[in-house]
Amino acid sequence: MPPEIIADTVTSIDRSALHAAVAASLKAMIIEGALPPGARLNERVLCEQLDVSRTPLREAFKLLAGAGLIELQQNRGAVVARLALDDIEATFTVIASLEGLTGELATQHITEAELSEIRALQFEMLASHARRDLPGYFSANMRIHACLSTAARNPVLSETFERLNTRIFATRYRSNLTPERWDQAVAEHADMLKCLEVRDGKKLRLLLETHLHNKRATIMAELR
Amino acid sequence: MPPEIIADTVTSIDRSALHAAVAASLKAMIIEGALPPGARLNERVLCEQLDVSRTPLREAFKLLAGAGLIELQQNRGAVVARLALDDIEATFTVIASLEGLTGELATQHITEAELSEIRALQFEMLASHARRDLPGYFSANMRIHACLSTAARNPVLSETFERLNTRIFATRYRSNLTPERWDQAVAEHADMLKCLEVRDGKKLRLLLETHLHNKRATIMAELR
DNA sequence: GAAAATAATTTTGTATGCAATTTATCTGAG
DNA sequence: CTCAGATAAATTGCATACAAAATTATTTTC
Repeated sequence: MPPEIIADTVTSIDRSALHAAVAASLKAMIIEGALPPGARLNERVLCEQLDVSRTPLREAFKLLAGAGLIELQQNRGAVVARLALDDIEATFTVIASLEGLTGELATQHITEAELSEIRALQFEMLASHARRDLPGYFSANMRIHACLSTAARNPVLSETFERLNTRIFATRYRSNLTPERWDQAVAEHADMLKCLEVRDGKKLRLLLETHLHNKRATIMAELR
Repeated sequence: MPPEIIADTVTSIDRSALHAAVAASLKAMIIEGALPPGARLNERVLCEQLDVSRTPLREAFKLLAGAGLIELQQNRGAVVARLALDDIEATFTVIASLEGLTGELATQHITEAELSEIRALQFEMLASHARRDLPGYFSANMRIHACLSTAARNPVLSETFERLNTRIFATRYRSNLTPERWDQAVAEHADMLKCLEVRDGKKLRLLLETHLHNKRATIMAELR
């Protein structure tokens, strides 16, 4: 096997769908903060880094622009989307509503198996909380949402949520929590699970909306 | 002036932002039904029709794919997004929630001037209803939503709504209405305006959600 | 020395060519 | 006649080349 093949499998990316692979790479870089908001995306530099020509790179730019992750500027290239504080607040407002809807729909369609999985994740979350393990807590949180999203049986809702959540990912899952706010959030989660168990959709929706509004207030306070 | 210049100005499109112009053209064609759901987008054919090379056309494809209007298939080109009945129903469910949120937020921020404009549009709508002018009715309807959307002061919400509404545009605004359902819809609009005037956000949200759920039921019945 | 004008460089945007994959057509065995 | 396999055509994907615009560097002028 020639060396360049080995190198290629290491740097990965399937050469038969470069634009998609490049888009995925860029998305990861943006989410992880390697490409911070406002960063200019120089084609030549990124071409060298990712080892692709400009054509698939530019196509990837368009994919990300359509998804709202970057902004295209006429004859001036692309920059990572830069969210103003107001935009972040507005995004949380919409996400709160979508989460509420997700919860309400989930109570209507969730199976016992799915409910059990959420119970398990809830315990994982409690464990992370007890250990003051914030990343673990957020991870369990996200997986609980994923379960709810599946149980809601509405792919459009899931997709819409995903789109908005991606944009504020760094803000949402890299924020700090005061011990009080964290305790409160965990308590809110316990209430939510109860609502799910008794299939009280309206109340779960309200709880989730309130939960997210609290999260929004916490984050906005931190950012200001 | 050589003839080809004349022809170029007629078919228009600013040569300095071809990918965006092409994306706009394709979007219009999709919304207007010239490119129906499921239609394959042949690059060579579209290049000739739009008089551009493949590079900006393919970049436009990616923009539309990111927006969810078309689907890209590995080595098999692109097709206009094909919504299954379930997807349409799911989309209406999300739109209902977003409309509800829009109404609730609008009651909090709307100015007297904006309220007056909505009153005027409401009368336009009544006029179209009296004349049995369905396109006029839908047009007034859309403009009322646009006003509400502005009044809600949440660009992320507006954008999210726009994105989903574009996808089901043809379905939503080319549906028939029974006289009874039409009368009912007009009555519902009267109630909504009242809620706006007295700034009853919770009730407006409920009304809008119910209104859209009725619309969903009407359309799904028609499609089945 | 600072501001304006001009030139050089860089960067972006589009067109075209080639390779790879898919699709359509043809051929022959059963 | 049908269908599997082979071959040809068409289509897609990527790389490169050229053109236009923007940015930077340099020179000129006051």
